[in-house]
Amino acid sequence: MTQIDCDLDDPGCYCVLSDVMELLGKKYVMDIVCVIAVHERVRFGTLEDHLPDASTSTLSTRLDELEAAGFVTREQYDEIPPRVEYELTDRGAELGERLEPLVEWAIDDQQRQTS
Amino acid sequence: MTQIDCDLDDPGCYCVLSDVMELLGKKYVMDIVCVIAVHERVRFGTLEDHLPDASTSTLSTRLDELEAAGFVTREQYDEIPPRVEYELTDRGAELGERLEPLVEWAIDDQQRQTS
DNA sequence: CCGTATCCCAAATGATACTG
DNA sequence: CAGTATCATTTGGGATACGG
Repeated sequence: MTQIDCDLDDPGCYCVLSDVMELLGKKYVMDIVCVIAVHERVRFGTLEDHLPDASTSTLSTRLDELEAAGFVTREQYDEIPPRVEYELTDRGAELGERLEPLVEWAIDDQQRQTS
Repeated sequence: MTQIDCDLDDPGCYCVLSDVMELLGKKYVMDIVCVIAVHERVRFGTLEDHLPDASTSTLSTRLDELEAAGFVTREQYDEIPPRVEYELTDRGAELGERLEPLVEWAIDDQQRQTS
């Protein structure tokens, strides 16, 4: 992807696609970032609890992608039973700041539609 | 979907999925909303120009979904040649307001990573 | 010009079982 | 507990051509 030849304010711009936007467009990604943002540090199982529609494998894939993109860190503790904690990087936190207003609005909006 | 049993600020919340988030997670949806937001009124062909990676059919599908969800209106002028213009509804504009900071950040972030 | 209809393919996701 | 591996399946999405 990586096709940014434009300024959003310029109606003549070409397009607004970017790698980050492409990642965000994948299922659960925005949700995952928000859950981590709220918890600060969170374990794999906790994420699963919060995202019951995501399968184990999908969640794992998403976390890998987020880590590879530099939005999330993974810390492993060699204990028995094993423990892993995910946390946002600084860039991830910046992203989260822009995401939370969106997600909160989406939730409010949906409740307005439903009620 | 529609599984909202939680408050984002409550670490004990269940999950944050919503129909809106599910729609936003589809390819090009966020981009389309932003392009319409910037142009205010925009024709189908113009959208295609701004999103060259999206096929005609996908773009059409997305616009239908956005219209069905109440974020976009479609106005058709019976002229020759035909003209159609898309515009954000009030809800769509609210969404756009939360989307643009995110998209602009994503673009800036990407340029920081690249340079 | 603005799509829809069709067909087809690749990628994405889910379910499950199994391992360190 | 925290995944990975595997397999099946769906869905998304692209290309194209045609209709209003």
